[in-house]
Amino acid sequence: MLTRYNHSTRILIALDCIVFGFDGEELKLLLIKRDFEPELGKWSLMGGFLNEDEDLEVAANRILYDLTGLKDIYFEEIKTFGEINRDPVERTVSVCFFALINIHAHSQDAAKSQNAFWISLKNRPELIFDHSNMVNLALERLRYRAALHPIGFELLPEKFTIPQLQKLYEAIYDTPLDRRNFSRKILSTKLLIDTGEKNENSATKKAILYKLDQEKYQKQFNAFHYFVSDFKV
Amino acid sequence: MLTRYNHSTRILIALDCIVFGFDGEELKLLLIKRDFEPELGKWSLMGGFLNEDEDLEVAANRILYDLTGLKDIYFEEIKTFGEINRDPVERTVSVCFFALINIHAHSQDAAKSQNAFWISLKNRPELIFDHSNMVNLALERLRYRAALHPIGFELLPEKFTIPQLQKLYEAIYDTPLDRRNFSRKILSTKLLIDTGEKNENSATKKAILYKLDQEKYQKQFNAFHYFVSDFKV
DNA sequence: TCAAAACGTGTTATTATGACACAATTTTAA
DNA sequence: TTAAAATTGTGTCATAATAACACGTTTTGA
Repeated sequence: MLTRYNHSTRILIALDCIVFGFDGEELKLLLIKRDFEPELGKWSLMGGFLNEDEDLEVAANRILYDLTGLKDIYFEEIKTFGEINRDPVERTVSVCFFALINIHAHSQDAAKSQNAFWISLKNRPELIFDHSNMVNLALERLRYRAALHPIGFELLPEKFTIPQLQKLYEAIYDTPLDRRNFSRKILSTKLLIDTGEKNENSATKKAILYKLDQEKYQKQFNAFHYFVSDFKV
Repeated sequence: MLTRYNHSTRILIALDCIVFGFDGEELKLLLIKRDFEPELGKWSLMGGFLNEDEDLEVAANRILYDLTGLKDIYFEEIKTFGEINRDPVERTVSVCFFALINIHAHSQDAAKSQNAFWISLKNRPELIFDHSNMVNLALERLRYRAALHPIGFELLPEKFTIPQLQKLYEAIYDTPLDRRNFSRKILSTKLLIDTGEKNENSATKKAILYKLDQEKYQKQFNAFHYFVSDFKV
């Protein structure tokens, strides 16, 4: 009986993660200012290696936890990058995924310990290796998914207003949306529950604070219909 | 300067491929009746290991070529499976993807050399390891993609009729579609070119043979709008 | 030649969408 | 105290997309 495959090539497996956040105005990325080799001093995604005794999914959660101090974060695998020379140090195959978090809920200490900073998506610096390609692909995937599934909520606090949600979608798609049509479409999904409260931070008319109907959210998640209308890709 | 990472765990990387075909009536999978260890005699997906000097994408093409004799096949990565014990022989991380081919265009010799057979998707046998999970995920992804992108054509011969295309979509979604609405929707995409020929195999009224407008297909591919209406997921 | 099967096209009611207008709320400055 | 400015909530209307449905045509073979 075999105990090992007769194949010579065992390869390092990395995980790289694109963490999206939303500050109310624009999309942001949680990026690492590297204080370690290789490429010390440059910007990169948060990443890590897959350990011998660790499931791939567990590793993804570990890496996200080390970066944010959060558990049960929403994330999706995007693609596995496996070009021979993508990492100049040594051949490394990287499983890439994106995560969505509430920008105000994560641990400052965790971010500090990784030397991580929120950087505007639009003004992001060059990243090491193929990490810029990963970010581009992640944004594409986020747009694709958010058009059909209500994942945008993952980027917002528990209570939010419809105008805030609209600003988020405008940031994701980098395009203005009609306020009235957007509101109608969102409310027609019946995913929002009126909390009875209003946004006291507003300097003008205070908008209604909603929360997500978690039960419906789970149920409807895979029943994809255009979640955002009034928008052409 | 580093020449290698200081991390101990290098792991075998496999690729596993779900090959879909369509025989005019139902979806089929090209599966391997294993005449090699491990799990000799059982059914599995076609797979292989990633070589040291090989890009991941090149490896996927190699594996598909060995199985079908075809190059430039349509395929999409689905997910990377990385549970510790998914392969009982040795820890193996598997990059999983699905491919769509014209069931009549592939090499019989290539299939024979791999001991591969077309098996009805609906009546598929149990597969080794986590391969059944892979197939389930592939079908889900195929449905997701085919609802928004005209990838169904990849499963048909160069010239095909609208009723044939409809049968394909009915097979993918396992649901009947209205003939008149389907035809209207498909023709409204302007992706089909009337070849002037008719399907001579028919025992009744001969349907018009169309071919795909390749240029428009490439252009419109990422402009996702519901390609199949009259259908709820 | 006529019945049966499958194909092509058309109609209509309903719903969804995009474009647009107006009234209500809240703060601030006159 | 009040008016202006900013923002929010809701409504209307014309057009497009969709689902449900009907009819005539082509082809084979009994």
